[in-house]
Amino acid sequence: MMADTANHESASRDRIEQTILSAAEQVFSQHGYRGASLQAIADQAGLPKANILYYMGSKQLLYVRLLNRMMSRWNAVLEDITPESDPAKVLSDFIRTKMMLGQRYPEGSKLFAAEILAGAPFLSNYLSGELKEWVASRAAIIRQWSQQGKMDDVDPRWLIFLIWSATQHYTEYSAQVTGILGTEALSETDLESICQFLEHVILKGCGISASHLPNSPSV
Amino acid sequence: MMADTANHESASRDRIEQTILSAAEQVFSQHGYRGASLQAIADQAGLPKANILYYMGSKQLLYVRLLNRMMSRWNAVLEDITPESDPAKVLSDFIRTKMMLGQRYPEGSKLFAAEILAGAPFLSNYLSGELKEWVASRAAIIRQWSQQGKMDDVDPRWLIFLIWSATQHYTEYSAQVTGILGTEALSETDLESICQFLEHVILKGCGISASHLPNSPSV
DNA sequence: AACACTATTGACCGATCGGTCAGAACAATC
DNA sequence: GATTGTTCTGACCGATCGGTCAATAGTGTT
Repeated sequence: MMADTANHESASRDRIEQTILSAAEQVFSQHGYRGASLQAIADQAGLPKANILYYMGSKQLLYVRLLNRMMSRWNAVLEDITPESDPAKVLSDFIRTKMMLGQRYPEGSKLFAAEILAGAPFLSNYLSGELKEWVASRAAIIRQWSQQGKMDDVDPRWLIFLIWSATQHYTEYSAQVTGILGTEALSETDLESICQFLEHVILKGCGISASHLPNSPSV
Repeated sequence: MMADTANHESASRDRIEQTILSAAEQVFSQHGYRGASLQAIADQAGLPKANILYYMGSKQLLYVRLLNRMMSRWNAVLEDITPESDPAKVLSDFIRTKMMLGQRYPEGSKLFAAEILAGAPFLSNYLSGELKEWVASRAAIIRQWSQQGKMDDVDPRWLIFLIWSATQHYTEYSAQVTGILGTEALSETDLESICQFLEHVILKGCGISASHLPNSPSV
């Protein structure tokens, strides 16, 4: 045994697991749970199939582990939002954070999308539990903003869905977007252009005047 | 043989084919091309597996036939749009038409989404050909609207993607939406509410003054 | 060197995959 | 009723599926 007494994970084991998770994320995100095969994941990871099962136990365990990993990345989004917050800043941050997450973890985002398309067999509890509460609490705050006259009286749930869909589109439909634009991938310039477009349309569309505050180094 | 001389399709044959196509659309839309099995399609259709292949030839032929059928339904969208058109009316129609298509053909929409997620192996030609031209021509007209001062100077491509994503979200992520809302399915009231929200935000966000024309009794 | 434990993997399992095929069942024409 | 062509389907094929296992190789401790 190696000296890693506190944790049961050795450095080498951890490295291999990351290799497998990364390979599995690619395959699952393209073909969904059923469409992905352990052999394809093994090939992608450059390991024999039996080795995948040795480290991950089963196809299902590997899959839910990927889902959990992806969802933990979203926890920070819209975390500190209060009725006193500036809607312009919060929504603008929301848009940029979501867009960044999609660009940073494209396979994870697609994995999530495929899971939802399949009817969310592994995530139904999460959707109708944690995430539902998350949306409800944020919606309540946004509703207060409307009552305070900070923005138009729009349904906050539709607003949240709008931002989700608009930002996710560019990662999950990347094949469509790049096919139509005729480029291999979105450039940094494109991404910034898209962010500004979304900020412009959504903020203005919700009747939120652009924040005049000196955009202090937020965060 | 029946009397259907002009066409090689008998009424009975056509009925069975529709049954199969409908069953296949459900299975493919949930699990993607690889994840769907002919046995599952056969069970869904209530027919023996060999019968599916008798009518459809192969899994791949069945799949591309479904893709083509779905895409033909989109042909009417934004068909007659000119530089003289009223942006408010055109975009409003666009939103409602897209939303209606998603509601009318939810499985077909999900099928398309799964195909894109997989990297569009069967649709890359369509995306970088037909659809690319479609977007380019519409974008050119929208750009003219901006130059005429009818609306803000936004990138028309991002606008088109925004409307696509926002409307498709409610069909392709229906599992997420209903899970969060806590309902079984979206009601007519919800749908109308969403349409109005999208019209409000997108038109206003693009600086399009609401059409004062007598809003003829659509719907 | 002996021992204990982990890591690795080829071989194999029953089940299911997409697809073929021969022949039964059916229908229409003469 | 015999003939012809279409429809239908159980049985079967090789390949691949997720998963098991025993044998082997490697590593750390004593």
